[in-house]
Amino acid sequence: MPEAQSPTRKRIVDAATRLFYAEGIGRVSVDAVAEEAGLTKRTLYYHFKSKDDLIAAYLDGRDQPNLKRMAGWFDAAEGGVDRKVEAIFTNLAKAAHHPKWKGCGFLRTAAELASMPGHPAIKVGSRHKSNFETWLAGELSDCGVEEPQALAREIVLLIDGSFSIMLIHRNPDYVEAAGRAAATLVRARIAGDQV
Amino acid sequence: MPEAQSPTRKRIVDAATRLFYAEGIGRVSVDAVAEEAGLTKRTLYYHFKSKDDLIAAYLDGRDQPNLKRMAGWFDAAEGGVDRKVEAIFTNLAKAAHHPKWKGCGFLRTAAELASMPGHPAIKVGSRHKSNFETWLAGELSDCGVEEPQALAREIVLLIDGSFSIMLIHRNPDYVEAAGRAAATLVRARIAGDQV
DNA sequence: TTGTGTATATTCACTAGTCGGTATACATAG
DNA sequence: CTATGTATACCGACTAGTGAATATACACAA
Repeated sequence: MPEAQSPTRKRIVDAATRLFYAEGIGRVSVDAVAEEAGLTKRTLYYHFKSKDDLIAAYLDGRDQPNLKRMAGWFDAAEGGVDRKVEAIFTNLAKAAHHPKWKGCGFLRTAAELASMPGHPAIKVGSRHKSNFETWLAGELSDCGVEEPQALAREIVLLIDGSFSIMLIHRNPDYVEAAGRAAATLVRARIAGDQV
Repeated sequence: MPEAQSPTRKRIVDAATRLFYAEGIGRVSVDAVAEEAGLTKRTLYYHFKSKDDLIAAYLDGRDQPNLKRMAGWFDAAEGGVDRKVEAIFTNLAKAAHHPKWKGCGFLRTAAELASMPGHPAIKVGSRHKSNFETWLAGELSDCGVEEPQALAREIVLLIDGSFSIMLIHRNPDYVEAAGRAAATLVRARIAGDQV
């Protein structure tokens, strides 16, 4: 029974994170993860009962960092709530320029596992996306926006649309366009227009 | 040199389409495609020079059918252009209920190939998504919408966001929400509001 | 202090099977 | 007799996962 907080386990998850995000879960072997972590495959299987479990652990480790990153962008932005929402997209577009950027690990993993809807990693991804949506709705509510839940959901759709389209076109203009659309939707809820 | 219109080739692409869409390109072997097509792997490699080529052919074969399907939904919808746009989403939500529905093959393939941005299949996907965006912009323009290109792009983002989120949450409510957001964006361009 | 038992943690070597791709041969049709 | 298409059989590399042995650390008894 391995410890849940073992430093070895952390090394394995870190190695898996680097490789799975860079190459995709299907293109990375358990052998490759073990080598990247600097230990043998047998040790890896001592800490994780299967590759599927390792994949879930990889995503679980990305939940809070990703959330904090988005929240940081939102908090740091100047101006009204529409500008704060737009800031998420402009920062996303900036991040997408990095050569190591490969989209959203949660969405890519869900795409790879589309034929296994009950996979533990997809449940982790679902929880992460819900966490983000809930956090955003809370922020929007604090800013006095009407129907914050509905608006948060629409913004989430634009963010995840940006992630997906970027993998096809590799053109950050789409992320900027999504940011403008999001700002439009925010203003529609501030003005109290027709929904 | 195999013929481009060979019925054998078509049988192979049809088999690949069924398997690649159902399981994902990485989880389907060339052997499996050959068996599904009812011929040997050697014959498959007579018609396609590599698995990568076969993947590109699979997506290429989906370009026009997918386009026509979306256009059919748009054309058949009653009401103003906002209702026609929303109809794409409501039909999408309906389609997503089918047990064989596994999201957008183009996006899922791009996600699987995120580490190979120049892959021929991604180019095919990029062209398909551009074709759709161009068609939609034309329809919006015909309906007298302002800035049809910008609006088409925003709607594309919501559609692809719906595809992606559905693979995580398996909840069609997100598609309906995207449809309402799209209709809001359309009306903002009809009224001539702030962009 | 020394010896022994036990749980945790790690390694080497291996299995049984799959992967994309190919060498060779054999049809059949122009 | 050449071009097109198909089949059998095979290749070396890689796949997820495992069996058996062992290293390490700490508890407790003599």
